[in-house]
Amino acid sequence: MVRAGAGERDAAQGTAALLWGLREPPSRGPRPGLTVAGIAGAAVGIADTDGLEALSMQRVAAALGVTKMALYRYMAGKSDLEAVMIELAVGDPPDLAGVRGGWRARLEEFARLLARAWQEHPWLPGATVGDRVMGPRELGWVESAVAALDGTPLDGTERLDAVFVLFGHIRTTQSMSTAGTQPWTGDKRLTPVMHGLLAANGERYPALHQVFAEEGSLAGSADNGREFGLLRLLDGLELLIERRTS
Amino acid sequence: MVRAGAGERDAAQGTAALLWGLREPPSRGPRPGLTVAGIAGAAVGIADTDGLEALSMQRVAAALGVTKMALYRYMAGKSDLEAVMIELAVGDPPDLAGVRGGWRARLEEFARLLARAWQEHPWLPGATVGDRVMGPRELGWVESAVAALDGTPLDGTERLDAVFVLFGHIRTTQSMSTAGTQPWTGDKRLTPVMHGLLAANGERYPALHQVFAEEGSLAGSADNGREFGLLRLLDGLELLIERRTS
DNA sequence: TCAAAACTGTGTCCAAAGGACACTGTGTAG
DNA sequence: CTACACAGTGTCCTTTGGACACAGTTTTGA
Repeated sequence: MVRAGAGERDAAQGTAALLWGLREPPSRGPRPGLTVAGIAGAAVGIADTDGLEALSMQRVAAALGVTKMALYRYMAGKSDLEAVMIELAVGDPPDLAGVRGGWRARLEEFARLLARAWQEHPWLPGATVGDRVMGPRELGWVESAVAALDGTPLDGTERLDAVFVLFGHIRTTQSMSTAGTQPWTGDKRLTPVMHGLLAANGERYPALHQVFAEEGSLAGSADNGREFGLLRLLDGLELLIERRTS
Repeated sequence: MVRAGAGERDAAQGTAALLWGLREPPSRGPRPGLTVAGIAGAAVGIADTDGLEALSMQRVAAALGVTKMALYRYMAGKSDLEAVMIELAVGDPPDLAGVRGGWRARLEEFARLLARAWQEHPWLPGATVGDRVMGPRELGWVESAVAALDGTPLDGTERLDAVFVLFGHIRTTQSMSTAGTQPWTGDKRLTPVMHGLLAANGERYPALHQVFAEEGSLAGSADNGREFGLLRLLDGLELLIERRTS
């Protein structure tokens, strides 16, 4: 459970210092053989290959030719490791200033860029949830999306809400189409097991049964509705903005 | 990592049998002292109180006054436990046949009911992601949402996409407002740590800085944009349906 | 009636996980 | 040149999910 105690606060401060480069380098002692970025890189490589749940201090240390405990000289624990991994993996935030076509074109471009960035790291959508300290680059992505709404009649709350909803939408559809497959839609569409269950209980789920009978158990788009939902969301935003303008 | 091997398939079959009540009761041997439902209930209680990450076989067994290994007589492992927990916690799917006002009113009601059901089990949004075998009740929720779109000119793919996007939206906004707090919005709005970082780097994030300055660092709605996003989504769907109709 | 078979719950054991802590070696500051 | 600060290693502990053998219990078939 995520509590908000004093210990959590201190841990967050440490993570923030790590992510934002606020730690002064040591003057005395042996040369560090590793760097935080190097550790993060090795960890990202493991997560990209074998998934986030295959990530352990041991494996990262082994990949770097070092003992597990050596990593604790660079970060306080595994949550810090995940934080620097995210910060490394998200990449540089996009500059949408050159995108022509107003807020809608900017936001659409943003969504596609975000999806593409996350596609290279299938574990990323699942890792960027919950209580977290964001690094400068990840915050840059948020800034980029909020800035895309410059010039619209939306107030601050609405802009943040819109951006948050957009993030959530990309995250959800992305995490489904890569790492885990959604049980009732997705790349493989319906899981064989679920398909059998639905076929055996068709009368109990008439609407679903009809939908899947309609297209030979291949219903649901390949991208888990990412494009569909994105267009609906932007349409809805456009409607609000138009109402607000007139 | 989620693989789709033969072992996974068998495991899914076992989970399906567990969830759909397809196991024949044993004839010989001692009376079982527990039930799957009872185990699930104890586990749900623990997760509700201390969160899903505090859940372990040991704790569930202890809550039932039994050894950890006894649970393995009723389910194959922890993933099975989570499956029956979900099936228990989602509750009975709603019947929206009595809702007047067409698809939009039905879907809106559905979204609120889903949010309310998930609110009672903060771990639920985070648990219902990824590759999974759904139980009869959880599938009933999907059926309910798909059926809400009966009568619209949307085809099967679009209906599934719409429902999936809606599920994702509720899940995302819900998981943020309960268990983990979003770092840049949410109930407590900006985390103190993030707030300090943003204040110290305002020139680097002008759009965000302006948004938070606008309302005294209390930007972002209390429900993480759930209502906002829901209305935008429904507006977008309505637009599509209107275009399709005319 | 009685033994074999099937089943429940317990106790023991294991590997892997995150992390604490003491220790050895190394480099710089006074 | 000495003392301190730091890097990396090795050892230890707790908790986790799970395998497996065992003892006790109930039903089935001979």
